[in-house]
Amino acid sequence: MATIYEVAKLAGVSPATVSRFFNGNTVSPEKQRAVRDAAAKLAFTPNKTARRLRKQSSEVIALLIPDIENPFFTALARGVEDRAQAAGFSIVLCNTDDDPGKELRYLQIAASEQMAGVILAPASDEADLGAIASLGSPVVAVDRTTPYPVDAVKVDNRAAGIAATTALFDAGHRRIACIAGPAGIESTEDRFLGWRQVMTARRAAMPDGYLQHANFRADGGHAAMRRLLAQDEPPDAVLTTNNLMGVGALQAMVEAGVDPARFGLAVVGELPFLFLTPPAVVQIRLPARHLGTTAATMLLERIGGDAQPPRTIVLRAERAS
Amino acid sequence: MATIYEVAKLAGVSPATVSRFFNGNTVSPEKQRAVRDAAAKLAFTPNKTARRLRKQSSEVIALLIPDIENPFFTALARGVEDRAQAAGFSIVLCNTDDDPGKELRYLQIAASEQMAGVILAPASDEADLGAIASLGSPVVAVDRTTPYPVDAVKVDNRAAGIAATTALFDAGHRRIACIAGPAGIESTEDRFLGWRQVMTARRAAMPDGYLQHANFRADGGHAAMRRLLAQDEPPDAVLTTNNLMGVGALQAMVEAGVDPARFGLAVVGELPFLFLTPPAVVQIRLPARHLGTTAATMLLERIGGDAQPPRTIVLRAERAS
DNA sequence: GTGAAAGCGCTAACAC
DNA sequence: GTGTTAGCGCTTTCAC
Repeated sequence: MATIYEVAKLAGVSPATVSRFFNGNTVSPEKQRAVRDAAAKLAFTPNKTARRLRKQSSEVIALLIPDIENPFFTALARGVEDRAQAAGFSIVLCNTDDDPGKELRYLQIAASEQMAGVILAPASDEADLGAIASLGSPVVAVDRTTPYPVDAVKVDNRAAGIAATTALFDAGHRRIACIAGPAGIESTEDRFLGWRQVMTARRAAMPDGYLQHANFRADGGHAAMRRLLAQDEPPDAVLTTNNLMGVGALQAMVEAGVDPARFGLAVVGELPFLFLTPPAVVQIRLPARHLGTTAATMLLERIGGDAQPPRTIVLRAERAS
Repeated sequence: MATIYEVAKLAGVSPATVSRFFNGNTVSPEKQRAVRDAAAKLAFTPNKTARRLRKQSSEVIALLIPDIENPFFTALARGVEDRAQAAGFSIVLCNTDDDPGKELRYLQIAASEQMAGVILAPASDEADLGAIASLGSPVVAVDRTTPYPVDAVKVDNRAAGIAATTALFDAGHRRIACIAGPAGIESTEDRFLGWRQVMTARRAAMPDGYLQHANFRADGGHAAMRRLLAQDEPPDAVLTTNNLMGVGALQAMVEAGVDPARFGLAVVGELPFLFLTPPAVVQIRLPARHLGTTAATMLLERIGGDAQPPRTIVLRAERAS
């Protein structure tokens, strides 16, 4: 790896001029040519590590998501990537597994690597965003908000829960159960609250067993659905507060010989790759990619020096089917 | 961000001692305590950028995959991550979109960021792996091999293609079409060759139209399937050389009112999340995660100094259903 | 076992 | 417009 000094010597200029050239600063045309030629001859690439050490910042954004195998988050990541790429930033994807420990470690890495900023779908409220924010690195929370005063982009989750539940009511169902995510995670908690709100307003029965907590993945939804079907008075419809739990629930229904067209199923999110989804399944489409582009845009503004008070942007979900 | 000097001053030792402490070198017990206390008081985290500049290497591995939204590659990424994490390495995920330009850019970034190594699912043969390899960064190709002499991990793709095609024959089909990926991509090309080998051996008819090239995603498989069904003498079964094209093909079949249980479908890979998959669909399971762990293991060995000639490891696929 | 000091490759005053 | 120079924070000889 050639250095700026070797290029300078070959071009007959000072290292500073080489640096200026590569940073787009004013350099006389002749020297420009000399530097360009010398750099090409030596296959010179500026050393980002040195530059970062010197400038105390980089053009890399860390994106922390809880599950890289969930299409919702990969779509979100695509959104972030598109936007960041266009602005000349690279993104580093970190998989937190919804584990506060992993999340914390990645946050520390982001700080000690002088990343330009962090976009985080928080695994918990424990993440000490204050620490990294006070270091000067902007942070944007996405999908879920945090107690810290940082920018956030989220979906109107309660409205999504309401829309999903209402659709089941409109289809004639009354004994509607809810498979919710782990307690304490804002996004799905709000969707669950939407369910409860509709159920209460319509004076529908909500036996204890009709609320099932499950992990966020298909196996969680599957197990929860089995528990529901095994009850003395099983529900006649179910709402899952995320996509993957919906996949699991549907699988459990099919296994149990329950017809998805008669037994109601509503999902907040989209059943991934499920082109065979019975048309009766209600899906509330979440703007995953848009969440990502919006978060990236906000972060880039902050990186650019924007210092207004933290904002929270709320995107709307829409009925997909 | 506190520095090593501040810690040293507070602890009453030299910066070198602080450095030694954090690198696990021998430091007397008293000084150990002094340093630990001082570091804690100042919330000191070693600056990785400075360390990297000095050591000319880092504990970060770049993983370049063509499509972050394809479950095959995310599973592979999980495998890499698990293995790398256990060894104390972080991984940086880069989405090449099967675009040689993007791939090249990421490769350059990996070099100029002094990453410890690169695991790459090559988008094309154009990637100049020689350049980065000659820089001393080890490279492992995964899923697809390259013309460069680097380590590689792949699947026995031809065997997978043979197994899939044979299964369709055994189910009684004879007019078997093939939806292959873009020409020039080794992995799916070999699967296609497996198909042709079986078809030839069994003296089955292979009209030109029975080989369809498509992009790697569901929309590609969907369009190809429509073309097949529109033919004068349509096939009675089809093989897709990857998972997502299988999803698209299945969708097209359902839309056209073709019963997947009668019309044969075989997929090299797994139909993601498709619990409703008709049992008649043949799936050849690919060891995606294992591909990742194996690649990571090889890379870590290289990083550790292993200098044996490049190896290629071939993993077996297995019939899943 | 410990400290002093050089230097990794770059950028940004500062002087000209 | 251009060169000189100091230093970003760390690791690592080299003495002691």
